[in-house]
Amino acid sequence: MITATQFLLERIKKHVTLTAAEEERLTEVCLVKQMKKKQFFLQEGDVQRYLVFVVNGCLRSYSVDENGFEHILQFAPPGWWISDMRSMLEQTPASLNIDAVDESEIILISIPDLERLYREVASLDRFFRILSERSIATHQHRLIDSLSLTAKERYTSFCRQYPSLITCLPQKFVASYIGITPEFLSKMLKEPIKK
Amino acid sequence: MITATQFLLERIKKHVTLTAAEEERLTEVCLVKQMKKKQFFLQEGDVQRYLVFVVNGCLRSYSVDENGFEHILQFAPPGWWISDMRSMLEQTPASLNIDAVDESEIILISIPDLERLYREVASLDRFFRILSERSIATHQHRLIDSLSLTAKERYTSFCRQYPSLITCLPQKFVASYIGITPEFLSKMLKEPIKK
DNA sequence: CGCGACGTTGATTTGCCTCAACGATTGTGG
DNA sequence: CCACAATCGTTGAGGCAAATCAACGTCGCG
Repeated sequence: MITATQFLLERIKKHVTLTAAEEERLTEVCLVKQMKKKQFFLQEGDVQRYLVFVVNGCLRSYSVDENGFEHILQFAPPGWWISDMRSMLEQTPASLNIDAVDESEIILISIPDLERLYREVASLDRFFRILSERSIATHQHRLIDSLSLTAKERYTSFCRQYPSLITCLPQKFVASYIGITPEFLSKMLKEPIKK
Repeated sequence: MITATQFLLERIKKHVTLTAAEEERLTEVCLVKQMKKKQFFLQEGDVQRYLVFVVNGCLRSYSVDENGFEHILQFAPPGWWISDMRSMLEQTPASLNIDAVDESEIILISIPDLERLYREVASLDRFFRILSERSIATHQHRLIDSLSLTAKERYTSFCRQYPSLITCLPQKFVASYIGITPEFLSKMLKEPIKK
């Protein structure tokens, strides 16, 4: 049984090395928080004042369009980070919402703490560089998918990329993520399997 | 009249500080290259062995689907970086193509040089962290746009974000970037201006 | 000049959406 | 523990945004 913060440290130490003192500094600024299903972490218009790491459960980020429809940008299962990056970097009102898909446990690091940490622990610059670069690679592929694939292909691609998520997400969340209506996804799934 | 490398250094020093020795190290590994219009920097299947910074002109990255249609992921005017991030990070065959939209001047840094630099110049971890985080913010908004906006709205959004590009790009490139056919963009632009 | 790339226009098709109705499941308060 | 409401997935009829396909004019360039 490991603690939330230990889980976070393990994740970081997969990519960079930390001294005991650095681990200590990091641990000090971590806030562990329990989230109930559907509980908001961030609402459109708020400023994102904390960086979020998911320990257990699952969060999602999404925007709501002028007609009230949700469009899911990201799911964050355990080990993932999630944010409205623009709001976090510029400390401006968010255009995204972030809430818990399931009961979840998360770690928060406040932005001022994070900035202090960057000064004290150089490895963190490196860690978040690596993390961000990987995130860009993921975003690039998602964008290419959305430009070049049909709805059915995007569904297949989603299942391939996130096999563990399909089982635990309501179907309408998947529809929202791949950019179609729940009705259309339902119809797609009824169809005979074609090569 | 400043050199290509000076332009790059200026860009970096907007976000981090560099010692004279560090500037020198960086300058040493920079390769300046001229690109003719339509010349490839990277083709699908190749491995991206250099990081690219655009000094003059404009590059683009795009994928080609099974029907031979191009889907443009990014334009890179002066001051921008461009890459197939997955290919660059994992040194695996690229799924994207990168070529010059116009005659261009670019700076290359080989991946082994870059990794050496990260060890020698800690500020570069920080610089590319900041750069990558901003890139994520941009990608997030692009994705939200593609999920929630109509073709017309995506066009408007593109014009707002890249006013300088609309004038110098062929219309079909813009269509490809926003995810519609050239024919449909042409029809959209003929329409009477509506509220 | 003549060829190829680009933008335009029209006719037709289609992938996906909209709206509405309905059953099954969940969860919630009495 | 049941009753009711809310949420979710399903199904069908009809509609629309955008794609497809084809033809044509224009321009820049070798």
